[in-house]
Amino acid sequence: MARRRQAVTIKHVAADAGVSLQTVSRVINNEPNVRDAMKTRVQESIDRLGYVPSIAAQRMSGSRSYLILAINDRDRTIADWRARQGSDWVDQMLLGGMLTCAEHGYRMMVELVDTHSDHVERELGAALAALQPDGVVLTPPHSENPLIVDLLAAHDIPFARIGSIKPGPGIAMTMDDEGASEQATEHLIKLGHRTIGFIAGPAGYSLSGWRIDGWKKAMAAHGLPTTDLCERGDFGFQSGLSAARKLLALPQRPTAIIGSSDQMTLATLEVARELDLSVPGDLSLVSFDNTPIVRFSDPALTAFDQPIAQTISQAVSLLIEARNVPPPAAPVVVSGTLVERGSTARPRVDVNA
Amino acid sequence: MARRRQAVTIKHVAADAGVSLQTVSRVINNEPNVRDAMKTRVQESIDRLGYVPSIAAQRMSGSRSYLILAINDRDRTIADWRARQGSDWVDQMLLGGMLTCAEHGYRMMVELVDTHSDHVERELGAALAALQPDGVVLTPPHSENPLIVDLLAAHDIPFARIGSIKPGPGIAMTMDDEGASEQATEHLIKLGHRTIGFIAGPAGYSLSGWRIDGWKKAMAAHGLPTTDLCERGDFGFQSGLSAARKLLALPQRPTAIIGSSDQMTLATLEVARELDLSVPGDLSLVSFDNTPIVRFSDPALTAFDQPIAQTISQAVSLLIEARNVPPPAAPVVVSGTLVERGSTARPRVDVNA
DNA sequence: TTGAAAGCGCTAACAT
DNA sequence: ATGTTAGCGCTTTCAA
Repeated sequence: MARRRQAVTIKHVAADAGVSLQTVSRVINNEPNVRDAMKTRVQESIDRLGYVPSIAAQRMSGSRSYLILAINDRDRTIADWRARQGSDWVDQMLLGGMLTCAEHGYRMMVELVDTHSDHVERELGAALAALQPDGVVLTPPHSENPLIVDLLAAHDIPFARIGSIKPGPGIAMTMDDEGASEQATEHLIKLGHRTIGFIAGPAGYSLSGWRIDGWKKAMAAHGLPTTDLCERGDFGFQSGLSAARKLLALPQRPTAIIGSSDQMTLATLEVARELDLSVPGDLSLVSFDNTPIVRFSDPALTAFDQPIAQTISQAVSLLIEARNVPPPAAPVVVSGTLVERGSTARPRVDVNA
Repeated sequence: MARRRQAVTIKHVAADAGVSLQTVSRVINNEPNVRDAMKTRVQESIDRLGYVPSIAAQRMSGSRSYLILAINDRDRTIADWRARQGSDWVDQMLLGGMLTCAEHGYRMMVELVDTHSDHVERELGAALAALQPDGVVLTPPHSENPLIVDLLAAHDIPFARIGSIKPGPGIAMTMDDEGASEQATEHLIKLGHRTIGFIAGPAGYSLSGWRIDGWKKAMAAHGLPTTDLCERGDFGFQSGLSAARKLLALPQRPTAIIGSSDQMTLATLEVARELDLSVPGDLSLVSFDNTPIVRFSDPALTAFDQPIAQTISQAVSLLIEARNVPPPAAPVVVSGTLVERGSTARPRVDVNA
């Protein structure tokens, strides 16, 4: 294949407009010290010739790469993709990120990195060296991986930590998991539930703990007990099954359960069916994530929507602006909303009365 | 922010190994004319220093960008993302593509392009100039857009046309829509259905026609009529609703309907419910796409799975290999499979007996 | 089989 | 406000 060169370069534009390369460069980058008349003339040449700067060349000359890297956990991402069970995290992340990138003339690229590997640094370091992104978006569980965070900080690359509120380098961002969980719990309490079980996510994710906190907080505020009412899962269906079985076998059976993922909550629905419990008659269910599938279960699940796209979009904006504006020091909170559907109702009988 | 330079460059490696830049370059690119001993020595330096070539620099010097661009229709992609109705096309495309890219040291980037715009060429041209990808994957409806195809051909960039079998530049690829549709129809005929309705996709997609062809072919092979049994939709739920209503209002009511998308088939299920028709008792349903949501309807839908990930993966491989091997001239066919679920059964009563 | 020189398209730093 | 010069890190000539 023929060596592919740029069709129209900055040189052509400079020649066409009768100015120096530098002036064209200044116009492209919207830099000061160019008279309006000049600017207009150059811009006309650019438009006429259909000139678009080569990103490779821009990066080469020590400038920007116009690239934001979104880093996901390899195993989890591939597993979710293979399972094809409706997780739309990647979709939400990509679209939310790329559209905002596009608004600023940037692009987003998704990269998979293995958290559990001992050569994370090599893997990530290679991506950084090869791509030289202008910013990186870290998603859980990478967001709190010290190897990754430190590497990014050492390279002086702006980055956002989604699902982390720890102080430290990078922009901490959360979807207000504690508040969300609290709100979900309050919703159930208002309906009259008093024994509310909780299926938490794995310990490797900070947000698992925050959600537990929110639930406990709401329960405590109403003087309700939480002992024995919390089980751990790994976000997957199977783990939801066993967690739900334990909770529903409790002497004081919960009249409502909050699941920390759609898969686990769907599993709980399944267990309820096994036990001949009607939902929401005997058992109310609130889910987390609000992936598309929860609208198709019977009943459809009330779920707390995770504003993934908005969060990534916001992260991208902050990262790009980081060139000029210092990024926020305090954690950035992007809140979701509770979407009420058929799986929640007043408890049929107040078992705890 | 400080000007960010490459930490370890080819120069460092050359110095460390005591050879010229060129020799290092040859090792990196696995080129001939390097003695094994030399190769080993250089490789050791590379490993020791943790050297990774800068893609920007590689591209600059007229070599590869190690980038494959996957181009989607902007409106449709954004609409699907917003609707959040379970379409996992982007997910399947991205993962299938990026993993295969990674195997070859390439990356995949998703780009949205507006088909209906009159400045497609400008839009795509800009992306090509800025990114200089080594290959492009075109998805429907772009795959047969002459403006796009010609532009790519003119730029001499290898590209694949997913969902196109037209001769012409680029690698034509299909998921065997005609065969799939035929197989779905055969499945219903074998169950005993004789009046089988079909909800087609929009005319802008070639595959809409191929699926109609497959259905007609199978029907004809068994001497069954197709007149009035085909309605058009636009792949969306609403269009499925009206198409289904028309089909189910026919004097000779179909005992089975094939929908060209999950949304349209789900809509048909909804209409069946309105009309008090039991599925699959009174009406069997076969869908196309097999997105995650079809497993959660009641009953779960029998669906023809679209091997999107495999197809994109294959496209990427062919594109990357195109540097050395001439790409296939004939259309590349990647076949999917029919996934049987609860929405298909023998017709309860043979209405047409 | 190896190396030296030139240049890709752009921007930073320094003139003017 | 504009132009000139010197690279960025790599590959492509071309030479030895």
